[in-house]
Order: sequence, then structure tokens, then C-alpha cells
Amino acid sequence: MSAHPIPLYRQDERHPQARACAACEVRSAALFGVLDEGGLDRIHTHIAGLTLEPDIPVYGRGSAGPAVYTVRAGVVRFERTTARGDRRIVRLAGRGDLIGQEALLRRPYADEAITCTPVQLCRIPITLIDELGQDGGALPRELMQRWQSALDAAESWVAELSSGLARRRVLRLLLRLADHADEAGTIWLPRREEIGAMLGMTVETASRLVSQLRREAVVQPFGPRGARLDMTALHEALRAEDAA
Amino acid sequence: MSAHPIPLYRQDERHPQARACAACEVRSAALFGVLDEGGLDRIHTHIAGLTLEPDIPVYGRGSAGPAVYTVRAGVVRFERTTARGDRRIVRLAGRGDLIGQEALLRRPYADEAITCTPVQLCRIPITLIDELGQDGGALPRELMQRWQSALDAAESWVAELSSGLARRRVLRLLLRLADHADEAGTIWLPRREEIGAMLGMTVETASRLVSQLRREAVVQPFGPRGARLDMTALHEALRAEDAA
DNA sequence: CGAGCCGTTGAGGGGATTCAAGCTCAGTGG
DNA sequence: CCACTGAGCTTGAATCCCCTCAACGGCTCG
Repeated sequence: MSAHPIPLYRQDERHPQARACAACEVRSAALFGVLDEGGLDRIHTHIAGLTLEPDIPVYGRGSAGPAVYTVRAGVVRFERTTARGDRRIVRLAGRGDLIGQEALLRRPYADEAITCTPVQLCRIPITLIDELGQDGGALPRELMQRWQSALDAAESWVAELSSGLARRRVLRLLLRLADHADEAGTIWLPRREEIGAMLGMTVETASRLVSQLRREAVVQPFGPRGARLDMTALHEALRAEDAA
Repeated sequence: MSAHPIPLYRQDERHPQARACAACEVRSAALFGVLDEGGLDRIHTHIAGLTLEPDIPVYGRGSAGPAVYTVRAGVVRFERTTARGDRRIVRLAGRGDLIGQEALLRRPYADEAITCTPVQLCRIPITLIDELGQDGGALPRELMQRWQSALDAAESWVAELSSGLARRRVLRLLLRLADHADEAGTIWLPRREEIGAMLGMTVETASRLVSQLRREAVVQPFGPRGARLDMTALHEALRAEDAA
């Protein structure tokens, strides 16, 4: 057993998942941050933590699923297929984000959600959210906050990553990926084909620009699918780009 | 306004705005469609209908406003300014849509909302939504539906209108504008500069492509800022474009 | 070791931008 | 009445950026 300090009066009464939720490092930023300890006790048996490898679908577009998910670690991408048949990544989710919220409305998932890195999720049945929401607590508001955050992310994706010169779009993408860096400061460096699906360009163009930025020492590969960024150089490059 | 004067002219014992709300042609599709007649009686005095000319800002980005709006007629666009300083239209709203929802969360408006056509709005104070939401009725769920719709619109904007050849993007935009056609079947035909801000292209390119489609009889101007579409030709052109 | 995936680089062509010049049309004022 | 203006739209020509097609190298894995 762990030497983790647990209040004595509760030591034997708590479910392992309840302890996990109480100790969850993203709890304050996550959906159930508004719940108290009593609330946590009610939910522990229904929430499942799961870990996924990269490129594993969390859910598919069109299916009405029974659960939402909180991202505890890693990056998840949302994909759509255009009328012409090619994939387009429309948004990313990272630590603390809630994904698959449309399931709460009994709607089919709007996108395909796929892991980009190793990902840790908390799977939350929608029936649980329904119960907690009926109490008239802070949960509905918290859910609306999540929706607004997702909307904001999608709109800024349009504004920042969908127009302008290819080099500038790549730079802005790197800036965004820096927000999802892990504790060691390593970012997820997408495959060239994924960069293409995010920024609306071909793999060749993505490759040329990443190579160029590597030669400029803005980004340097670090492990498989990882990289380190020189934030100073990145901001400098962006400033030069936006000066036009 | 805490104490409003009770109208003396209550011929049918209902406030004029209550009658207006009850008779509202978008009510079933709009936010308060879930309220019964009694609920409508409670809200009538607080909701204001307003009519705006084209190119009038409804609210600005950054300011935390006291109201949300339901679009009763016309088209509203959401704009952002990129780091380089140019405008980008990230989403449209039309009849039945709710706009400015972030005000409910006491957050500043995320975008600049500007009328594209003559627009009729219903202005709803956020305090009113708060009161109605405390009853634990269907309103919170209805609000979440609105958020999801907005998110869906923003994501499909990325997927459909932000990549591919310029001609295809213009065709898809026309298809989308057809959803906002008025009762006479006339669509709003944006200025070329607005098309550019929506699709990430220059005014010249937008002009060339619209002219081309006009020569192909896919679209024909109809009144100021208006047009008629040949939907058959439009779908045909899209099919040819997506065949690649 | 060959197969396959991924990344890289080159050459050439095409689509969009840039720069520039006219155009229509409504509003203005001589 | 008509020149004058300015905004929006259109079109042309030259340039450039990105796509397409192609070849090659590194790497993993059967």
C-alpha cells in the first residue's frame, strides 16, 4: 500500500477511485473541481481511468456514446472528413479539457476523437452527469464553461491556423503545441501528414517548413514524435512574420 | 428595472411583448421554445426586440455585456483580428441562433458580432436567464444545445471553408448562405472583401470566382447585396469539384 | 533483406497574390 | 445637368507561393 497521507477517519471508508479523484492533479481545473468531498464519494465507482496509446480513437463521429471524457494527460485531436474525402483536424484538446460533451445532449459525437500522444483519460458516464446536474449545483455552469472553451478554441483555430502564409501557420501551431507541453517541456511534434491536416497544406510543404525551422534552431526533435522549442526564437520568428 | 408599471390596456390580459413572444415565429426553434405560456408571461417585460441595419456591431470583443441575443431574422457574422492585424470571419449566425452566450458566464464576448443584413434581434438580459435557470427546468439543457450548435458550426467552418481550392470554398460558402435565405429565396451575397475574410483569400480572387460563377449562371445578383442561386447548378459544380 | 512507412529534397507547373488600371454607381455640389 | 468624387467590383499581367510528381534515405518490422 502507498504511504500516501490519508485522513485516518476516512482511511478505510474510501474507495480507491475516490482517493484517485481527490488526489487528481487536474481536479481543480477539471469538470469535478466544483464538487466537494462528499460529491466525490458519490461518483468514484462510476469513473474509470484509462490510458491509451497514440493514434487510438476515443470515439467516432456519428455514434451516440454513453460517456464524456476528461483529459488528464496527453493530446487528443478532433477530425472531420470533408466532402472531398480528406481528413481535416479542426481542434485539439489537452490536459484538463472535457471531450465528447455532445453525448450529454444525447447527440452523436460531432467529430472523431483520436489520441495524438499517450493519453490518460477519465471516462465519465453521462448518466452520472445527469444525476449530479439535477441537484442544481454548479455543475451545469461548469459544463457551459467547457463548451465555451471548446468554441473559443475552434474559432481561434479558424483565425490563427487557417489563413496566411504556410510558414506563419506552422509557427502559430508550434506556439499552440507549446501549451500542451509535458512536465519536461517536451512538445508533441505531429507527423508531417498531421500538420498538413491541421493547417490545410501538403505533407511536402509541412516537411519543408519544419526542416527550415529546425535549421533555424527554432525547433529540435527530441525523442519519437517529440521536440523542444526555442521559445525566444519562435516568438522572434512570429514577430518577423506578423510585421508584414 | 425592478418594478415595472402594469399596463392598463390589458385587453387580453397579456402584455404586448408577451403576445409578441407567444406569436414569435422562431419561438419553437429559439431559446424560450421550452417555456410554457406562464413562463412567457414572466419574461415579456425584460425582452426587447430591436432592428439593426447592415454592418452595425451588436457587441464588441473583450467587453463583458449584460445580455444575449436571439436572431429573429437576418445574418450576423463573428469576427476576430489575427496577430497580423487582419480581420477574419470565423462563423455566421442566422434565424433562431443564440449569440453572445459567453455573457451568461460573465466572460467577455469572444468575438465581434456584426450584422451582415438588416437584422431583427431579441435582447435578453443575462439576469433573466439566471432566474429561469434556477428553477431547474429545461433551460440549461437548451443552452447547452446552443453551445453545441455553435461549436459544430465553428468546426465545420474549419473543415469546409478553410482548405482546398478557392473555387470550392466559394461554392461551399454559397451552399451555406442558402441556409440563411429569406422567405423570398434571396441569399445574402457578401461583399468581396467579406468573402475574403471568410475564406482566407484576397478580394481579387473572390471577385474573379464570383464573376466566374455568375457567368456559369450558378449565382445571379438580385438587389443590393442579394443574389439568387441555381441550386441544381451549384450542387453540380460542387460534385465536379469534389470529384478530384 | 525486402517491404512499408515516414521524412526529405528537387523540379516543374498551377493557382493565388500582388500590383495596377478601369469600371460602375450612388452621392455631392458646382 | 453634369463633372467630381469615392467605394466597391472587375480584369489584366507578373510574381510568388504552394502543390504535384518524383526520387531517395532512414527506420522499423516481419
